[in-house]
Amino acid sequence: MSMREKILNAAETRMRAAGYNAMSFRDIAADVGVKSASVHYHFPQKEDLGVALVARYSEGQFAALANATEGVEDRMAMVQAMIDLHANAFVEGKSICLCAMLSAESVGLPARVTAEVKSFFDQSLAWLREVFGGEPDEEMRAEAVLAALQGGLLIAAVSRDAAHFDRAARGAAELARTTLDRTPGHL
Amino acid sequence: MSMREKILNAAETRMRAAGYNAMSFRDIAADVGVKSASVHYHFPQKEDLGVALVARYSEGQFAALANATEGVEDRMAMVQAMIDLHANAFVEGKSICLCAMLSAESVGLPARVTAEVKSFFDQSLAWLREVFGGEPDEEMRAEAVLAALQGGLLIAAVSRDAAHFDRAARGAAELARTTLDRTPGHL
DNA sequence: CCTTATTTATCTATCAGTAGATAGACAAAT
DNA sequence: ATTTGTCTATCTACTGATAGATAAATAAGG
Repeated sequence: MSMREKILNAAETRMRAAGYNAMSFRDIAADVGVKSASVHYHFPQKEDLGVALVARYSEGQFAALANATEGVEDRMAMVQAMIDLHANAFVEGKSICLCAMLSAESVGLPARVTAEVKSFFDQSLAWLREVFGGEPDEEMRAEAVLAALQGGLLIAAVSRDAAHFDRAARGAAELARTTLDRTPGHL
Repeated sequence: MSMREKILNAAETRMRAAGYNAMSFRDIAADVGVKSASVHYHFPQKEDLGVALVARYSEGQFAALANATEGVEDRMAMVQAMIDLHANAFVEGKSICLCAMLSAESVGLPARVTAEVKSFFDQSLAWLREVFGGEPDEEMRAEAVLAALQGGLLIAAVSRDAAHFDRAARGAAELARTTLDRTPGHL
């Protein structure tokens, strides 16, 4: 694994646990076994590291989503894939979605980082809207499902209890189900 | 207004905008026109300020909720009061719920602060569960509604667009409505 | 093949700025 | 006389960032 990847891995762990401001070049350097100046060599500014990290995270999430829904026709199964992706965020990293973390801090974050985070949510919403059939009225259901998953992660994180996420996710799934039962579905 | 209140007001604004770590005694001191040592006089440790702030915030929110639902019988109107409370958080402070912010940062926060935040969510969930009738099966709907509101605030904040929250809130309201239509209701 | 030049990746050392926190002086109010 | 509230001054620790040295790898030219 390249040093760049090692740095990004360490940065993701720290950033998802404690946030952008609580993550320092020295911490990351210690994690991967180099000096902070070496981290600056790969990512001149902290902003560069932030942008690269969100970009990699976003690509990874949508790649995983595409992989999990390949050949899947059932729309409810597709929603469940999105739910599982978020559930995985909690059990794997024992923490919230990177983009939820950065959204909370978004005031005071470099503009390029904020833009990347916003793009992640835009893509997530677009994906859900398409599953829901694309009718304008379904927009609010896509938004509520995504918000419930992100909010569920947040409450689970502070409660140190994944059951909070599971309940929020089941509620979101129910909202999706009533939506999908009602609409024709063009997939 | 007492200096203590002034400090708490400034701290709330800064903390909700940028988070616990990005808020400093010097910033708050400058906001209220004193020196940082004077802030330490009222709140010896940063942790003390954090705990007091969340406690005051929590009391204020539930007082507002009680006030808005006084004499209200319709359960859907009660849910709407909870929604409005969260909507207000965005338009007033142009930012997310204080407890959502602190949840994100919860790893690395003083334990007393985390406990106070957790308590806020526990109370919010208890309040929603009671509106939903208290059946164990309704637990997930209470959780989904709260999570959707918190997550909606988060996405609206990073997008700088309250419409994201409004859509999530309407989706949450729909989930609540289907729930309340189905259950008997003992209020 | 050998030598020279360049690039890559790391180091040490340091900078100015800011963090939370404390000690002690001072004035005003009780 | 004591308490309350604020000040100045200072401490240690840590932040992001930069400069300059160094070693190893790679490329170029003869």
